[in-house]
Amino acid sequence: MPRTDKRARLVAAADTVARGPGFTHSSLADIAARADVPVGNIYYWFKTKRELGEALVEARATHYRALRRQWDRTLPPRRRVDAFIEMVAANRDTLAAEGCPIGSICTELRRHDPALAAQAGTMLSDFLRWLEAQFRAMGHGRASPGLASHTLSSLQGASLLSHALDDPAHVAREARHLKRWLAGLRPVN
Amino acid sequence: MPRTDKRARLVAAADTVARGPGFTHSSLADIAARADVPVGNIYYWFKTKRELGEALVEARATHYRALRRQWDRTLPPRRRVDAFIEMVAANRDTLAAEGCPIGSICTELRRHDPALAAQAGTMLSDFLRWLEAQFRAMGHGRASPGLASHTLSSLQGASLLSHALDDPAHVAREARHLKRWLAGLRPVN
DNA sequence: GTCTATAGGCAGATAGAC
DNA sequence: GTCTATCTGCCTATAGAC
Repeated sequence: MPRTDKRARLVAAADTVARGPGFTHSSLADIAARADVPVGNIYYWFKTKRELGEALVEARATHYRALRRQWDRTLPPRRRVDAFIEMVAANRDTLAAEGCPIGSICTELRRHDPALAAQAGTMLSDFLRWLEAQFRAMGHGRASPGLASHTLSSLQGASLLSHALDDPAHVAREARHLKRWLAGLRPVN
Repeated sequence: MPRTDKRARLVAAADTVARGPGFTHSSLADIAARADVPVGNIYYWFKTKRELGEALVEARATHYRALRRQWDRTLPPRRRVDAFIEMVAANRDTLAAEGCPIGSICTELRRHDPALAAQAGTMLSDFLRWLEAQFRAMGHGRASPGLASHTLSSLQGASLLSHALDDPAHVAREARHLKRWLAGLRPVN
């Protein structure tokens, strides 16, 4: 176990630049400066820039796992999906300014480092599986994968539109649309 | 007017690399090699790499304008929206492999060159305005902007999921979902 | 564990012959 | 108009003192 918090500061700085210019587009000098760590010292904690990227993706994945676990502990299935949609809606200004921290990094890494992109992709597939479980618990049976995919697609697409056009309205509108759609859904059983 | 097709070959090569590793991540050497043009000669046709990027965005925008115009000439409003959705569905394998040529470049440029990203953003807002016009023609009145935003969000989100997870099924599923939704829509008048 | 200095490579861009 | 050669600067990564 490290006695300093430098590793954590580096990961946090990598997370910050990934929300701004992007991880791939940022230099280790940028990240080191933001973490207040000399550039060369990064290599004591991470063998390569790629390893720092892995730590960043892992940190984000852990964050979202914790979020879902909290919803699972405190809310019934239907309200869990609502909570997810409401979180996205509440973040609309940040989403417009920086894009979705999940979708953006997946898109960014996909072309540059497929293996790391696959790791980042688990953030999406974890959310898909979790949404599917909620829809199953709500009684939607085999329709659940489609409902989960639609929910996540809409929110990812709205984030992309809001980010690209610098207009939070798309996220707000799509969240409203999705909640109305959810309210009107009839379970099969 | 240039007497050679080198400019066009350079733009085409830029378009190709933008679908692969991304425009920003590709070097002028890559693009020049692909266009079979010596690197230094790029600067006779374009003052900077950025100017080549502008030409690439303009070429794509022109392509999609021509597509919409053809649909406008040959189909009634309802079928135009169908044609758009069907085009996306038909391209699902390419979308999974390369991502959406519109959404990806907007996301890529947003952080790196906001001014150029705004230019790329017109590809999205042009599609939004066009979809809105079709919904208005179908009698949806003031609901039209929301319907247009939902249609484009869903497809962009599905493309993102398919690309990130390397699985065309998300685009296929979302296109089906969207066509069923469209068929069930009741115009206000 | 921490830091400085620097190697080695590649990027975008330019100069100037033809 | 075309092409080669090259400049300058930044990037990742390493060597090695402390």
